[in-house]
Order: sequence, then structure tokens, then C-alpha cells
Amino acid sequence: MTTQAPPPDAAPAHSIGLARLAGLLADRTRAAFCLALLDGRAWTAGELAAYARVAPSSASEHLTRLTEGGLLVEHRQGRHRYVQLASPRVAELIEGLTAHLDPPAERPSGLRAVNASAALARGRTCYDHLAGRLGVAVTDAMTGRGLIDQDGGFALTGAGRTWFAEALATDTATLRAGRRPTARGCLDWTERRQHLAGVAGARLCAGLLERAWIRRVGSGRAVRLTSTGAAALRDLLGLDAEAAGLL
Amino acid sequence: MTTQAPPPDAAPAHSIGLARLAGLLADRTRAAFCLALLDGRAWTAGELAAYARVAPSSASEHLTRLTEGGLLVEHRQGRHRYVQLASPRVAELIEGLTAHLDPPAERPSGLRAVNASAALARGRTCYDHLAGRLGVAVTDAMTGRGLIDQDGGFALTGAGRTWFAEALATDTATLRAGRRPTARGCLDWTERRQHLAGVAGARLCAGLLERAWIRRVGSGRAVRLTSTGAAALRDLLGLDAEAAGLL
DNA sequence: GCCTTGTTTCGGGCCCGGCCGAAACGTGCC
DNA sequence: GGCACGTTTCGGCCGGGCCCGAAACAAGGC
Repeated sequence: MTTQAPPPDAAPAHSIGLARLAGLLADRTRAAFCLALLDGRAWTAGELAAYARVAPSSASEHLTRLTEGGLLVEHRQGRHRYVQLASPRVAELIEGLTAHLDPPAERPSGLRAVNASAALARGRTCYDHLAGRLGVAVTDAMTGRGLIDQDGGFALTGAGRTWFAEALATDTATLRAGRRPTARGCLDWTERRQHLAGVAGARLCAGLLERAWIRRVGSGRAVRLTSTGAAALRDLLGLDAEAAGLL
Repeated sequence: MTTQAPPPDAAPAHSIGLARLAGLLADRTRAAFCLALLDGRAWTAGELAAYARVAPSSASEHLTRLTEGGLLVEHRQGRHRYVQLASPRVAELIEGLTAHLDPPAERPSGLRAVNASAALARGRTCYDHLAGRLGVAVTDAMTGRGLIDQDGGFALTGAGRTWFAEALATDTATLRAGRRPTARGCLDWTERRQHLAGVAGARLCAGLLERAWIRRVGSGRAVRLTSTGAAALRDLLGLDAEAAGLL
């Protein structure tokens, strides 16, 4: 007899599920796939293979595992196999894990790499919302204006809801659609600060793209604030884009 | 040339870290250890070995991997090796993963198992805060009284902060200690609903235990509401413990 | 001192799962 | 039809990791 009380069916069925889920991400190549797919777009199998530098055959097998595991959904079109993250929940799952990686240490080498990573640090999308200095600066500005409460947790305030209605012409009723939280903090791995995620974060990002206040740069996930966007953010949030290093 | 822009150092160093972190949980035995340790207490190596039904030697190796990976901390005392989760952050990490497991399906067999799992479903601790029907009911009552905002995210309101000061004699200044969020929603895997976690959740649980409003039952993580506790919750939150099936 | 008990280290066996290349399949283009 | 290209399946190789048992270490208890 031990001092502990081991339940009759000691190892719970739960542990098997947890191990299997973790196992999906417990491989360098699959992890790279998921991180790449965090940009929210659909990639083809070949693109992912090239990105992770593995043979197409290897990539194919990994993708079937990830889709069967429920992390990815696929969509065949012609001779292409497009895959993307199955849902915002999956994106949150992966974000949540990466937030627990100790050091943001990572020093790029080579001029193109430096430029690319500087652009990413300035602003980028994180699945369907904004991240990087841009995402954090907007979140901070909204917090400063009382639109977001970061003091007692992370939530959109009443004022924040009306701001969405007025500034972005959002139907506020749809801000709480389904089970997905209206607002959520997402830890930024370059800034180590929270930025706005959840339904509101997605709306904000979509709204800015729609109005061409931000624009995707290159083919990746980096985004750049446009000059009209900078003016709009100064107007709506009192955000000084230049001082925040967003230009 | 592909249509995608693969960065020169294609597979980011990040993916290695993610894979390694996930790998720590990608084993049935280690997953079982972590789930057991979610009760927040320190277990000895032997207890965990018996719990997961593996040889002590296997358990030992798993524990060194988990501690070296930063998920566990150990504390040697005499000939015992006590381990526990390294921090609330780790508990959140594991909770976050388990929240993504599809079905809560799990049907216990045997009378003792049924009793045990019924007690767990009624009320239990989840690392350092309350979960089960008890945790969800308290959270709902607090939400109904405007102490918690679950509408725009998950946050403790101003009224909630004063409630902590008055009802639990908490120093509200310490409610935002360090980087840990004041309030956080934690998805309950029996109820599939959010309950209060974060610093406030820990304070609440500690406060109730201190006042003997709840009491640990058995040696596990199950807790039971006492009769004075039921009266107190009716007083402070208007919560009808009997109607909520907490007795 | 000896014995018990909790833990660790080591060796060995086994199997899973990663990778690749070659070949087959399907689709779209010409 | 024929060709090119993206993808998948299969076989084979190989390394890593999970398990155990036996033996070696502590740390108490006597």
C-alpha cells in the first residue's frame, strides 16, 4: 500500500489522448508545418515540403497524420492538396505552446533574412489577428483608451464594443459568435507582450485590411501599415505610428 | 522556384523547440504523470510509478526528462524525490492541451470508481483553483453578480476586486502579482464550461480552504463543500448549493 | 553494524516512426 | 494522345526511445 490512492484504472484514458495530441506536434517537421500554417492561409503539400526541406513523400505522410489527428483540414483542388489549420482553436493551441518556449533567442544571419525578420517583427498576422510591434501597439492604445481591460484579465469593455461599432462599422452582436471568446490575449513571441486575439482580434485585422490601412507585404505573413492607415490609427486610437516604429 | 517564399533558413529554430516541448508530453506515461501532478501537490517518484503502472526505473528516467525539460521541479528529501509542476504556467499549458481533447467520454466501471469520479465531478481542485460543478457554479454566480466579465473575454471587474477585498479579506494589490494574469478562464473537462483561474482563482480556492468552507476529501484532488461553506456562498454570492447539486 | 526501502544507472530487447528513393497514380496542359 | 507535374504508396534503412530487470547507491530504522 502506498500513501497515495491509485484509482483502480490507474492510468486514465485521458493520458492516452493527451500523449497522442502532443505526439502530433512532437516532430520537428510537423512542428514546422504547423508554425508555417499559423499564418492562417492554405498551403499546398509541396510548398510545405520545400519549406521544411523534406521529401514530398515525407511531407505527404505528415500531412495525413495531422489531418487525421484533427489539427488540419484539407481541400483538394486539381492536383493540389491544400491544407490549413482546422480552426481558430487549433491556432490557439499552437500559440499557447509556443508561448511556453523559453527564449525568443534567434538571431538571423544574412541580409535577406535580417530584412525579412525585421518586417515580421514590425507587423504580421498571427493566424487571423495582428501581432508584432503593430499588434502590441494597437492593443496598448486600445487598453489606454479603456477599450480593453488588461487589468483584471483580458476583455473587451463596453466602450470597446461601441468603438468596434463606430470605428469599424462592426455588427457588435456578432462579436460573440459561437464558443470562441470575444477577446483573448495572445502572447507575442517577439514582443513578449499580449496582443488582442479572439473574435475581436480577427475583426480588427480584417477591418484594417479591408480599408487598406494595412497591407500584406510579400507572400508571407508580414504586414505593413499604410500612410492612410497611420493617419486612421492616430485618429481613432491616438496612436503615433512613427514613434512606435511601425513605419 | 515555388510560389511560396521559403526563408533562407527554412525550418525555423522555433520548430525544434516546439517539437521538443511537445515531445515531453507525447508519451502515455509522462502524460499520465503530468495529469496526476495537475492536482498541484508534490508526488514521490514511487507514487507516480505505481500510479502509471511502470517500473520505478522507467519512472525515474521520465522524471529526469520532465525536470530537465522545465516542466517539473524536484525537491529531494531523505531518500524521496518529490516532484511537482514547475509553475502555474506549466499547469496552464497542460490544461490548455487537455481542453483540446475531443470527447470527455470516459465511463468508469466499478462502484468505487463511480463514487470517486462522482466526487471529482462535483468539485475538485485544478492545480491551485476550483473546478468541477463547484468551480463552474461559483464562477457563474460571480458572473451573474457582475464580479466577472465573461462577455467581452474573461476578466475580474472592479466590483469583483472589491468583493475579494470584502468577502475574502484579500489584499487587492497582490491580485496582480508578476506576470500571471489576475483572472483567466479555464475550460473544465467535465463541465465543458469556463471556471475562474489565474491569481484570483488561486486566492478564492485558498480562501475557501482556509475558512473550511470546502474540505479535501480523501487523498486526491476532490473537494467537498461544507455546510458552513454552503451558507457562506449563499450569503456572499446568492448561490444555492443544493440546487446546483454541490452537496 | 545489518536490513529495508526508495531511487538511480546500466544493459539489452524491442518496436515505433522518421527519412528517403522508386514507382504508381491523377490531373491539367498542349 | 502524350507529357509534365504534384502527390501518394511502398519498401527499406536506421536511429531513437520506451520498457524492463539486475545491480549499485543512498538514507533511515534497528
